[in-house]
Amino acid sequence: MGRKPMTADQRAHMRSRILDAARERFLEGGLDGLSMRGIASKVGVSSMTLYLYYDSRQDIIRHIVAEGFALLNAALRDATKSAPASDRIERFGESYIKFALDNPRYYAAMFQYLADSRAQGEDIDGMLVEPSGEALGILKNAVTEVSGEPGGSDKRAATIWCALHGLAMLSIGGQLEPHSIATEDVRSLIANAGPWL
Amino acid sequence: MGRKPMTADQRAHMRSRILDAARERFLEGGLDGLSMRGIASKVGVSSMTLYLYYDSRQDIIRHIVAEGFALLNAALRDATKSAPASDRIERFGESYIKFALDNPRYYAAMFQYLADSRAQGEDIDGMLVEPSGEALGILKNAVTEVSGEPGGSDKRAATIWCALHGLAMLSIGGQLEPHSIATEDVRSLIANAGPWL
DNA sequence: CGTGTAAAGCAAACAGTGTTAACAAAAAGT
DNA sequence: ACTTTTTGTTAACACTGTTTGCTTTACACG
Repeated sequence: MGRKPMTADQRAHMRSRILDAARERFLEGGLDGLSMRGIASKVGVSSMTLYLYYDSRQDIIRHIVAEGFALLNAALRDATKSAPASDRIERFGESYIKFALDNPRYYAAMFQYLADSRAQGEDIDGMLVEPSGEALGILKNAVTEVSGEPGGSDKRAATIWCALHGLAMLSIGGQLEPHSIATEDVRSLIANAGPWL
Repeated sequence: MGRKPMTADQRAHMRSRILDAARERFLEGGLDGLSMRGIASKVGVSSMTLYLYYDSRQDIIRHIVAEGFALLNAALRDATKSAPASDRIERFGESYIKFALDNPRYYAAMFQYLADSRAQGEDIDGMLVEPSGEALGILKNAVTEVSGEPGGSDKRAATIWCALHGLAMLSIGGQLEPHSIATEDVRSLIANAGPWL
């Protein structure tokens, strides 16, 4: 007895409509400009309806962040899979920087979310633990393939990641000289990054 | 005619009392936990009184960020001034990472403020343009002294800064393996960082 | 064919935010 | 004593995320 719940498809459709609206607002105004009432008005429903499909604003942000990691990982996989092993690290670096510069809002939100979660004592989000580790995994594989022995790969991969992340963040923040980053710059970075972890 | 304004000292004293309270709340809860009413209650005054001494919440945050840059710059100057030229870059790197790990709230807020300002179209804050550039200036000097010719120093300094910033941010965010960063790790980073900008 | 029941959606309200506007108190000069 | 200017406050506005309670809808069963 009682009203039949929506089908899984109906529910999934509404969830994606909400996430689409949220993404749109997010890409325009960043996380700060992402309000429940703003999302709801774009979907054309009441703000409380959002809570029937997502737990909270933080939950919506989590899905956007996960989407960002998925996009980054897809780009990295695509850039490295069809390349000779010797070029794979450089392709990774170029693709990584390109994603950060093409999607600054995504990139900033992804790492700000992880940092904030950690700052508030929560351990890393279960939904994100795998996506956030995949990029580094791809890099580790590339490093292992080119260096041969799998021993010191982790340290070298972490080193390269640090340099790429710093370059990405400082570029997004406008702290670096406004010379656009060229392909060979990233190549030189990869060539000179040494393991230290 | 009319009531005499406060002396400059009285006014400066109240401003520093407010900034002290703001810093205390900031170090406990980060920028998110920094509210005007919270600051006011810690000072023992109405929240509107804060607006007699600071333009807005953003203005208070700006002063805290400037304070963070001042602390970082002081640490970097202190670490490099009394060192032989050959060690100056490494001392810089160690001191930079130590500051970021000892003051994660400060470090994160400093660069988040710069990135957010830029994301909202405002050019860089006049009050911060000098402090935020000083650290890089110190590094450039150190690089110039050790390399001799002042030509390629800027590129190498920018490279080192990227690597240090990435290491700092990923460490703060908990994305790196929980091995604490050792002195020789930073040393190795410096030794291997090549110019690419 | 009603009728009870459970789900979907929403308006109102709550507690919080930064900030504006209007007002009270206090201290100086005429 | 009165006026004027500065300091501080209280009340209010326009937001925010979220909780509570209500209304509507649609199914299932007697």
